[in-house]
Amino acid sequence: MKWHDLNEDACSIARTLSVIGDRWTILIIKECFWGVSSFGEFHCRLGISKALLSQRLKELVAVGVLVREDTGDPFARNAYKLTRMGKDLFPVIMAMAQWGNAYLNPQAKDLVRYRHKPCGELLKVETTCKACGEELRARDVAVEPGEDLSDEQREKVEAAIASVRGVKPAV
Amino acid sequence: MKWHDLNEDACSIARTLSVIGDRWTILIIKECFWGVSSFGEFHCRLGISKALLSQRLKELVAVGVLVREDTGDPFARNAYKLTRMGKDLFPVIMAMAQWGNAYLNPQAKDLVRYRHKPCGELLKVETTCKACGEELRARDVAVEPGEDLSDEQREKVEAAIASVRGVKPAV
DNA sequence: GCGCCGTGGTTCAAAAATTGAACTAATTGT
DNA sequence: ACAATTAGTTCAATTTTTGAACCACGGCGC
Repeated sequence: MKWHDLNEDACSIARTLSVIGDRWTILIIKECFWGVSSFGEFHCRLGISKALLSQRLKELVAVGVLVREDTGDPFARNAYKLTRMGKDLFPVIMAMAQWGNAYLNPQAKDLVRYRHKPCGELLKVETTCKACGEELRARDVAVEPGEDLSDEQREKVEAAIASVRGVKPAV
Repeated sequence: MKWHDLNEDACSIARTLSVIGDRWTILIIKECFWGVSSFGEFHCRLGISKALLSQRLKELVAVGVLVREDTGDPFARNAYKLTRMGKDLFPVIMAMAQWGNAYLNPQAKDLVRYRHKPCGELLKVETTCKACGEELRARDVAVEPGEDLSDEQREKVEAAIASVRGVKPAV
């Protein structure tokens, strides 16, 4: 399968990964959240090659996650800024941060901590259902086809949902 | 930079990506959540090459996201199942699903929908601060060094947090 | 026992992605 | 004019990924 075919996949997770699913993109976007915006800063903070950084920034601008602004400043000529679309990736990134701190913390203590400024507490991220407010658990979520699908679409989606061999929920 | 150096990065997001940051891993884990567990099913549902699938599954087992169980069933000999560590990636995955449905939906209608079974509503994922319950926004989160760091660690973390040129919050 | 089929891989050459160093372009300060 | 700085581009070398072919093992019919 070619990678960019994923953006036509029935699964919105696969479509998301067609945009942010490579090894560097999330790291670039993370730096944007901490305020980095210039080509040189991305390059030296991440250690990504310039060729690939250039390509990734172009892709992110093309898809609408970033915009490139020409500042007057000669020491930071261009600024790549998050759009609304880009900012809405924050939950994805903080969910990753939470998981990394919980499971990949070799020192058993946080090197970096996140503080929630409005309440002043160290941040613990919780993912909930907006309708009922309950914490989200995998076993509580059912996947179903959307409405008004063409026969072809519905077939594709059904195939994506139900596994061949009568799969049972994993969780 | 070598990719797996990221697992020693000060940033927990980078460490997370050292485990799940390649093009296929999240897709494999997503299939696990929908109940897929056998090598053959992963292979045909994702279209990933067998060589890489084999390698990824091994890595995920090694790091503790999956366990490999030997079932008796001759038609699905091995079962790769999510551990607690793996199940805790659910918020990451659903945050991606939410974003993909919001921004990468070419038909302007959902092909796949998620329903929250306890309340019966279509799922809208919300990411909140566990302490105060407020919805999480990037501008409300401050990054700071952890406690009891060695000088070396603190230096590394400070460097990771503050950009050289007096960066201002992006959001 | 012996061959056949299915699952779950491994191997390996070809193709694609990524790196890293060198080079270019534009702009500013001296 | 010239050096310095940002923001790239180019291209050969390296690494990763693919895809097809092949192998190993267990169960089943015979």
